[in-house]
Amino acid sequence: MLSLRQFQQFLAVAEAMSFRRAAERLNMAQPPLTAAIRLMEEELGVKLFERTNRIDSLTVAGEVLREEAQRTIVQAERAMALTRRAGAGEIGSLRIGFVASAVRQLLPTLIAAFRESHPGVVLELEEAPTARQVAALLDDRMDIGIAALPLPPSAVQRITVQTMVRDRLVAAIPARHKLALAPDDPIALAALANEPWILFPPNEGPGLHSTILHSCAQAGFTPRVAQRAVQMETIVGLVAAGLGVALVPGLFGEAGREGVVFRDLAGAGSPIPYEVALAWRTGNNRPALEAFIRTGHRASDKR
Amino acid sequence: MLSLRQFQQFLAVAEAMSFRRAAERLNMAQPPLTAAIRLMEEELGVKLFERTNRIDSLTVAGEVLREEAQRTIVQAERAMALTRRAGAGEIGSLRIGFVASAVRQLLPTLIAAFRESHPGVVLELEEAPTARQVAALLDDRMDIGIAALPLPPSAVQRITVQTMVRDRLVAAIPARHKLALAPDDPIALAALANEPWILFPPNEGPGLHSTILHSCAQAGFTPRVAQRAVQMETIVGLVAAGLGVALVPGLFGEAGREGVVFRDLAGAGSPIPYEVALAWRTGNNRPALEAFIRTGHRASDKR
DNA sequence: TAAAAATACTCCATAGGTATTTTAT
DNA sequence: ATAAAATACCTATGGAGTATTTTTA
Repeated sequence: MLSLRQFQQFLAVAEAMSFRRAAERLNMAQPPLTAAIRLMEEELGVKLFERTNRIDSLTVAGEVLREEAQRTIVQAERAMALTRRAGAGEIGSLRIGFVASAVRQLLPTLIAAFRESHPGVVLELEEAPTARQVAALLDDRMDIGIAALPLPPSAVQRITVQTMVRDRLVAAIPARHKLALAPDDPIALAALANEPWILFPPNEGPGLHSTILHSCAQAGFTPRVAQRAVQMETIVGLVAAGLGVALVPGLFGEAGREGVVFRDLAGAGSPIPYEVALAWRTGNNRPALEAFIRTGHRASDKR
Repeated sequence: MLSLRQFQQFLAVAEAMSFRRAAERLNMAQPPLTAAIRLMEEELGVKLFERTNRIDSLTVAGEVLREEAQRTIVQAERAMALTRRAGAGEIGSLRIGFVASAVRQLLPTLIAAFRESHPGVVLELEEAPTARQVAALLDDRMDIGIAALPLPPSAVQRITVQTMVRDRLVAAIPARHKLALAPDDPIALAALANEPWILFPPNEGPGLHSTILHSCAQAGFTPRVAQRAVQMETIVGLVAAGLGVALVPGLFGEAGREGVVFRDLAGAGSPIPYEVALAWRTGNNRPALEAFIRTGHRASDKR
């Protein structure tokens, strides 16, 4: 098999139509270039140049090789360039999971920043609660999650996290409810003890779920769950409809919502932190993943 | 610059997923092979394999290189083979891609006409769906495609087309299905609304795929895709097996097929055109290509 | 006769080999 | 305990250099 070097040498000679000038361009001496071409002609069993004293012209076979050698070099360079870019995370794909509460602010910010620096990476986005993200990360059906902390203890060893948003939970109360009268004052968690609660099922966010129960216990009660719902939007909607009270991330409260009053928590069991973090399988070193994490770093430094 | 030998060595390792076995296949010892791969990784600045004690898997960059290295080797071998042939009196070559639906009629007609006028040109034929043809045309791995229109908008600027066949899609229905009772009458597209569909993946023929979805929307429904398949033959086979209905080019219907009934489409959203065209990279002026296009012109004038 | 290519040799860089150690299963 | 990859060291092929001759415009 000919070598890429030989292809390049041949192209240089065919270009310059002179061994001497081609050798100059290749930064080598003329005799070994002559020898290299002679070797090519022997290996191919074909004359490439019509020569007299100097090069007269390309043979027909030479014309063909000129075209094909050029393509070969281009393809080899493409192979190297694409491999390097893949290694730098510039091309490829990334499967991203995210909790609903990230959809307004964090997710678009991250996506925009990442697209800017890595336009060649295809992003596959999927909304999923924390528990499903963890499962997907562990069996490599997802590269990175935007999840609510804390993660379930069983996952902590195998998942690495990087906190992006530190928020706290606030009480969501129907606007017509008596507890909604002083919307700007904090409310004691214990004041919600006898209200019907709207809560997500434990398996949808095990860590946060047990954090909430724990805080309520500190405030001296166990919440009475009147209704279960998964999506934050749904939960707030149910609060607006007057079905009960709920705890939601503070960012949700800031957005405001017809029919719902949001009050900060105070007293025993408060504050209840709500953190959203990037999460990935420990040891997963896909280049595009690492680039995304770096983007996350920069984004969280900036704020 | 990497050498072809290194590309081959990498491919052998990626194939065998073992340095030892790859070394055997390459007729060399394992340590120098390990060294050669390490050198590649250094030169590219990229990890190609995830290793433990043995090779664990290809990295993302490794996957990319596997594809591109293969293409590089193929192109290098082509270069040598074509040069040898040219030396032996062959004139030129043409790399032709074609969609499956061209295989019965259009392709043989074109080939025969072209061979008659250009017996010395070596034709390399490869069946490929439209999307792959476009990609191959753009990176000069193919000279001419016989593809299904429309091309994806991203390609329209850089690919020139010349329509050869204007056909329309017909419904393919399992022979035992109740909709197969009146095989000679047209059927409303809307009648297929509740059937399971067999469709090719969007990325295999983006233009035609979106045309189909658009027509279904006009007929007032979104097809429920029960099964994805790429080749037309496969799709018709699945229809024969009763897995669902499909739309196929009318020419396929004329050929007939055990277990399948073909019915023309009528009503809203119909007819759905199916055009097959020659396609080549705009500005590619290889002599053999231009000759082939002229042959195509004559063939389409004649009909 | 003057240029460019070909021939004759010398050298060394590196691809590949052998022997051995390390490591993960 | 075993088998595979990594490390260390050695060898030699062949790609490239220098000096020189041959060739024909």
